[in-house]
Amino acid sequence: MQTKYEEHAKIFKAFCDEKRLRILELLRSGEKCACVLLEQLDLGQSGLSYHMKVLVESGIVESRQEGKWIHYKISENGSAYAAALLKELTTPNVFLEENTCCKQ
Amino acid sequence: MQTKYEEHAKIFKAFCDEKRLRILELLRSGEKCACVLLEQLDLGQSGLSYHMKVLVESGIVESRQEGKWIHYKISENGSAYAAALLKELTTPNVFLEENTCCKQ
DNA sequence: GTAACATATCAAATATTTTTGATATGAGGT
DNA sequence: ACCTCATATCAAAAATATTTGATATGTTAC
Repeated sequence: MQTKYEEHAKIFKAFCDEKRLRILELLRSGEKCACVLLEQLDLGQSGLSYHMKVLVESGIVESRQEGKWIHYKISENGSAYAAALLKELTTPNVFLEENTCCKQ
Repeated sequence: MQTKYEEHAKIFKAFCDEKRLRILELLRSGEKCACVLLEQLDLGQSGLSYHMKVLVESGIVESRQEGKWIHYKISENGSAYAAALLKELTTPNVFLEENTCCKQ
């Protein structure tokens, strides 16, 4: 049972880590197999698995298995959802609150 | 000296933590003084200071001092920049790479 | 069936982040 | 000047995330 905050935080975990940003950059040029990512990143096998799990759970990355190989790509839907969410989280509400603090 | 990855990660640190998302939600209804945030969140004074620092450094939140009080608000510019960056990070490149791995 | 390979999972070690309470610093009033 | 208040900073403790190497699991070939 997750709160909406936990769910939202999970989405942005894709972007708030240097290594995961590097992975995303590699995936921008198209779907890639884990074995390729492993060569091009300064990560061990289990390290890559760990980060890929975070990325897939965030919804920003999708995976598909082909035999022994796992291919990863950026998810269009997941990315669009994250973009919309970021917009929402930073957009002012209509309701205006009165400042009732900070009296001198 | 920060890499672009470290800089980008810093921006999204605003969104990948539950407490910071709660703060952002409070700021959506307009600029707020730290003393108000302190009442409405389950955080101690130094805890709030810590998280506000992360938010301000991310560029998503701006602060201004008025006497003894600090007011925080969501930054329109910082937010727009983050939105654009997220779009960029998840948008496929034109260049298409050939898959040369995973031979049977 | 066995063996090789790809990758997930595990648990412990390590690194980083967050929390906590004390203290420092600055603004304002007298 | 002293005092109060608001909030940043500090350092250590606590919590969490990440890394690491070993192991498990699934796919494929023979």
